[in-house]
Amino acid sequence: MHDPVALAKNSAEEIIKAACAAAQRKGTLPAAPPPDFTVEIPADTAHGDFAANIALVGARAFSMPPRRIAEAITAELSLGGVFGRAEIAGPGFINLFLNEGYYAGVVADVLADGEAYGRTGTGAGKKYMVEFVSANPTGPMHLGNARGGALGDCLASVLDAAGYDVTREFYVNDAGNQIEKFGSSLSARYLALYKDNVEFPEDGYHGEDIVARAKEFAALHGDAFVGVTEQERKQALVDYALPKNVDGLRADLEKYRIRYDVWFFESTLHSDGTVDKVIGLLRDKGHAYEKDGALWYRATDFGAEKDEVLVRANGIPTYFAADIAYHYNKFVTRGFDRVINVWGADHHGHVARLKGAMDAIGLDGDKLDIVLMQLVRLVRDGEPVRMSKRTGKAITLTDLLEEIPIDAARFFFNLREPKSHFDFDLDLAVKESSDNPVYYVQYAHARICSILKNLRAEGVDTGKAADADFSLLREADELALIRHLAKLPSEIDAAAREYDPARITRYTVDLATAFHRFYTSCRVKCDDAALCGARAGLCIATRQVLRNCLALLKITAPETM
RNA sequence: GCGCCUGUAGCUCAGGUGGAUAGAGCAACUGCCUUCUAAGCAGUGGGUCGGGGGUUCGAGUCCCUUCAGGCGCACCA
Repeated sequence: MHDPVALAKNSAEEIIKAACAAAQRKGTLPAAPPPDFTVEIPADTAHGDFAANIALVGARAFSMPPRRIAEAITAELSLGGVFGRAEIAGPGFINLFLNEGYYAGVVADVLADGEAYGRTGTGAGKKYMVEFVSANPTGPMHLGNARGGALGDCLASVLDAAGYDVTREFYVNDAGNQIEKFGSSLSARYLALYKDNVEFPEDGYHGEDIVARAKEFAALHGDAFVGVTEQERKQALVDYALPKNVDGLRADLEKYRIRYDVWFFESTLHSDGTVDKVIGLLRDKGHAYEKDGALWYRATDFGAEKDEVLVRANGIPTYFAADIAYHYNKFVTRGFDRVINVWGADHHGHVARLKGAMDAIGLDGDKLDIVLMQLVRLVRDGEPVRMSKRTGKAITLTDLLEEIPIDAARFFFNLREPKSHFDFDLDLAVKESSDNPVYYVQYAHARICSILKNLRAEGVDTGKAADADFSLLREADELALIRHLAKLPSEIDAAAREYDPARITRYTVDLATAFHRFYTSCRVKCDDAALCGARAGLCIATRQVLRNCLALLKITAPETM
């Protein structure tokens, strides 16, 4: 897989280093150890394609003014390869400019790699897990899950593209307190179908979905569970409703184009002894103690502000104990090299605790990364709308996806960094407006398809585009477009490194801009057959990159609009 | 009170490891369709990078401090 930017950048560093050494041999630079320097891509292309700051950072080491250092080094530069010329600019930057061969090579690389273009080997097959959404199976998903879903899914895609072996996982909280509440809520709704004045638990789930499940259950079993004990009734209701809810989550997420590799059930950690095992580990290592009838974990020894309960006085392990067990399972039982959890920012207090607990059981908390995602604030008519599962009035993920196109939802939720706060304007989201950036990107794709279709109608064999002479592409807008194509592999690496798949969304928008500019200033269908062929190849390469990006984001690439 | 996140154009946001004149989109205004999709392109206006110190050749970026907003600090998950 080609990465033109990385190759050129490495080449630039080597050329500069060699020139520096040559200048020192010649005596135009003092024989001091050369400084560490960087080669970067200037924001303004007038400053070259790559800029080296060696003369600036070397001022002290060489005891010379930056510009004179730059002159000494530039005099020894052996260009060639992908670089055409160099110049000294500003306070002493050495700017390098790429030559035609480089640009022609990029287009050829994209066409040669096809769907694989952009993929890198950075991850070297390391086993990574991305756990995301993991919504409680006690009710429908909310808008925060929509953001977490788009984020986690695309993060996994980006890591995969960067060469990691990625597993997408959903953690089903099918044990513990909220299942208790789920059961008592169902029970109350069920009894209310047959009796008056049934008291609804104060902390129960008030959603309509609970009522609906109770009715379904009643339709199957009638009043058979009215006379049994509360415990039996709850168990029967949960056994019925929980799998239904999990199936519902799965179906909703698939509609949102998310497929998990693993659905992991919390209950298995209790039944297979993993919870007991990690509690034992903490005990054996002296990190646990008893107080007030409960078993506590000495979290304060691992950077936390206060200790945490592992086993309640009633003998039931806490969610925290199960979570430690869950991560023990991820690292030890399944051997993941790194585990990434996408959490809502309201859980940030849990981050240090869990990482510390990894250290406490003898694992490495640094291998656990938490991507904190700010919660979505729902706004309608300029007023914040409270999202509460319990009131049953929240806008669910399903509601959202019925109102706005999946493409728009996935694009919108992946446009910003996870840590950015953002308001989801219902009025705007519900409106299928044409100024939505997703249409801008899709339009670029459809435009290319249309151009190619016209060329074929004129008898041009677009299948032979790879044979064209791409060195004919010399217009500024052509080169700008090619420069953009070249960046995809390094963008994918950056998105993977920073856990920020929104970079790809923004990259795709910028690519569409570069293409629209090219389209406006350069005609593909023109009298010069050779130029036409080269531009057709550029169009196909651009379409390929758009498709590769949209595939990562799981957004459709329409041929016509 | 303690902790985490955020603060960049009227609005929504970009600005890898400090770099050259701080950028897009939306909104406003002005141009461009007899030629490949105008869901497009070009241009104009718009800024104490929340405030104040500091570090250095150089700070939106790093450090300190302060203000504002969001979110946490359960034998809930």
